[in-house]
Amino acid sequence: MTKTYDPEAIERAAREYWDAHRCFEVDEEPGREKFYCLTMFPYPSGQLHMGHVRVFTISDVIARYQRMQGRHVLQPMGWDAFGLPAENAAIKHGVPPAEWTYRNIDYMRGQLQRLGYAYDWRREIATCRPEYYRWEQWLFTKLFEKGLVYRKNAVVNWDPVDQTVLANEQVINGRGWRSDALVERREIPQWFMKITAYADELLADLDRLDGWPEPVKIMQRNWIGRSEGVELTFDVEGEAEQLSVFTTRPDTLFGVTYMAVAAEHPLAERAARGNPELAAFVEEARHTQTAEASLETMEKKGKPLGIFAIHPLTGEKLPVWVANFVLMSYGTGAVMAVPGHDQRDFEFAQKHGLPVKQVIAPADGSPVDLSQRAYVEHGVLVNSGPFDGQGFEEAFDAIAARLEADGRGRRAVHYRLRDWGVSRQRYWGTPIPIVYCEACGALPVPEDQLPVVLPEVVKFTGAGSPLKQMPEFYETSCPKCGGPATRETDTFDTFVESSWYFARYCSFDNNQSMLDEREAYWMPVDQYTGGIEHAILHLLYSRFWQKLMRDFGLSGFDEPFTNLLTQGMVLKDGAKMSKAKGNTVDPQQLIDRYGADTVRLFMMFTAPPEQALEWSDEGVQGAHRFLKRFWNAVQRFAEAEAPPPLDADALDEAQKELRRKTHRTITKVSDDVGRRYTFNTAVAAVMELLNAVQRFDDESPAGRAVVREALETSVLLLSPIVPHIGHALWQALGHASAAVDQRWPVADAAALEEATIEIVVQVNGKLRGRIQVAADADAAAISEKALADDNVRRFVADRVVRKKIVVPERRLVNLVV
RNA sequence: GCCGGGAUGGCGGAACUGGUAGACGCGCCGGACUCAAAAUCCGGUUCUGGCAACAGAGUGCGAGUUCGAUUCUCGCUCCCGGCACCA
Repeated sequence: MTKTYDPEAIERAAREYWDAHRCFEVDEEPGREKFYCLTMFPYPSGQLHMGHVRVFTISDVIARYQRMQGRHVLQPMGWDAFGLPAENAAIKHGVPPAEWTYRNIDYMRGQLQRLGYAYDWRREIATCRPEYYRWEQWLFTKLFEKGLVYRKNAVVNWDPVDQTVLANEQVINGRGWRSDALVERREIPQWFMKITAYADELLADLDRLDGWPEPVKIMQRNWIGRSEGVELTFDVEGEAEQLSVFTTRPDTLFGVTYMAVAAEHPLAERAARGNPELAAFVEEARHTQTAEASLETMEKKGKPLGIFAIHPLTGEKLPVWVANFVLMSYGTGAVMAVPGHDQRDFEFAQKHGLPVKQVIAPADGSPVDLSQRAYVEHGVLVNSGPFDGQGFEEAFDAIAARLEADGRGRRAVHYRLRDWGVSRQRYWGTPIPIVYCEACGALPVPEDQLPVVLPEVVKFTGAGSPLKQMPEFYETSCPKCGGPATRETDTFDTFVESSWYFARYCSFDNNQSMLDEREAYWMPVDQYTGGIEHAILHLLYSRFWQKLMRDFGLSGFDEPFTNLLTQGMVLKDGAKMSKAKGNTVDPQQLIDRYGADTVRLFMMFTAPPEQALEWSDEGVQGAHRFLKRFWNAVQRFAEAEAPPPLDADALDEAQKELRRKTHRTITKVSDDVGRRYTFNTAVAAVMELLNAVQRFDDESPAGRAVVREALETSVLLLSPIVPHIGHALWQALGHASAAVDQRWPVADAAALEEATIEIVVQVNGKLRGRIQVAADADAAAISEKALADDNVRRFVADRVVRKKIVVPERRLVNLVV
């Protein structure tokens, strides 16, 4: 009787083998080629979701494949453990965030182990542990000393009812998600990291990241947004204050017809005093949201301040408006408006009856219609006094030089990238290691007083951070003068923890320093895999921290991730699967019912990794059915007497054909898994091979020897994807050594040779026939045979063959008649 | 709004460098086994016409380049991701 496929039992046995032999615990072996395989670590939300299973499986397949290639593979796992959901759970269920988080980690670790991932669990880290976050506190204090962090005011979403700062996610249609109160914009002092100091390098090094997807590099380039332009100042009539603006189009300077400032701009605030209508507008503008998407899509509104700026070159009077789409915190809080040549300025001018002035004309002299839209192309200057007739470059230089000579401006490079605000007014995060002293100001916590430990036992109400109610936390003494001082109660943005964890895995147990020489062995990460949603922020911050760590002598590498694979979302009913949307499918139920291998196989087979994966419950059974067939085929083979060794020279045609299929499959799967990362087509290829084996009816010793080769090959090729069944079947085929320690199969070139090939024949690009020719047939022989084909002759008939296109390597002939 | 991506049978997807559209799987239909069902196995399955051989149409929409376009170019539509405090 054939043993039935029992995933529960065989998966347990395989795990026990890997654990007992410490297969995935790796230490540095200088001189041996390493492969650091990493996924973006999970937030411990409670249970694994399908997105986790997908990304971890992709990475595990790559890690196991690389191991079979003979490389020394490190694959660690950890927890991005700080974050908002823990606070929400605390509010909802009254469980302290720490307790909730540790409980989730314990549960999810069990789930990961059940899925059979090849992790070195000794290296597990959780970012909420002081042993971890102490090092980012330490580096932050070093950055402080170097002037790479600073404090300034920045805007937050303020919920006036809950008296708390809201994340953008918690603002629904301009209202607080719990209070439903109208959210206000409020400026508070916050800590910033000077990522803009690295803007040029972050931009330039993208060109060297050959292993990154092009779209990700383009998005990062656009995000950094380097632009060359001119900074200039406008005098304001009757005011001491000047308006500073930046423009990338100094060539349009003569087309400025008005200025716009933010609601918080001092000019607007002053004008609003004693003008109730203006005051109301300024107040209303305070309620716009902080998210850029809302700013860009909201109705553009404005009011004239009754103040006039003076054009720096013409002396014209330009009305100054307050506008809701200009933000005080980005740039200078003021913009010059050129409605003739900027579409947003144009729309605003049309709405408010402001003049539109043409100062650029097409170089070919064709007319411009400024009644419908702005003309935004480069061109030749008109209506621009001494600069008329100049092109973009020439005018840019000349106007910049003129402003510079007048002391009214200078050329400048600006970035869209803004410094990284790392302060969060939340409890469940890394305490920012700063002390405030009345006499000495803001000071970093001295190294010997680190870490600043976050108290884990707290009363959590949801109204503000509990740290603000804990004098035992915030009361301290000044490290400089020894007088009374208070600690910063804000915590770091959780992106800080995830910006360097990849390096810490290498030095996970060092309590003397952040990183050590082991980092030099393992870093950089050879393969990093994670969701496409992290294409900009997480990946950019990580690149930034890598450069910081390099500049502080902690690392020798410029970039953290050599190759990047961005995995698509798991969608359900067209939307991202998430708890918030309530459309999750629990992987645990599928694991319990079908086993880890079925879930892994289904995930890899259903879609290529970079594509969004639309979930469907059907198909899981198909994956399970395939594993059962696979299992039964190998078991049936193993029960019969073992065939003699394969003699490749003594095979009949059918045996040669199956053997050719086996070796073609090796070629195909090696390319799919090793280069293309298209695991779906790799699985399909092995399925085809198994279909061929099942159709192959030959019980002779030579036939069985060919089947054995096909089955052993299938087991090895699939073992990175379904490692448990791979482990069991490799044993069943009579091997004493474990599948996990086997080398990846190599195709035999001799087995791939074939005598004849099929050529498709087209007439005028349409398929009309197929012919068999010798593999080494020349073009003349091929076209002669093509013209002899019955169906081809029908379509050629008595017409003249004008052109014969013979493409032997594509196995195609096209006859143009 | 801006940046990036996507759209192929009833469904997930394949076609990698411009060269056979629909591999592989799901579902469905038919058959075998069974008292019966499940499971399993065999066959069929883009649409239209045809007993068939085969023919015509067909890769979101509209143009274009080419002997030949799912693939390249231009212009659209819809969907997804990101937009700096979700992670």
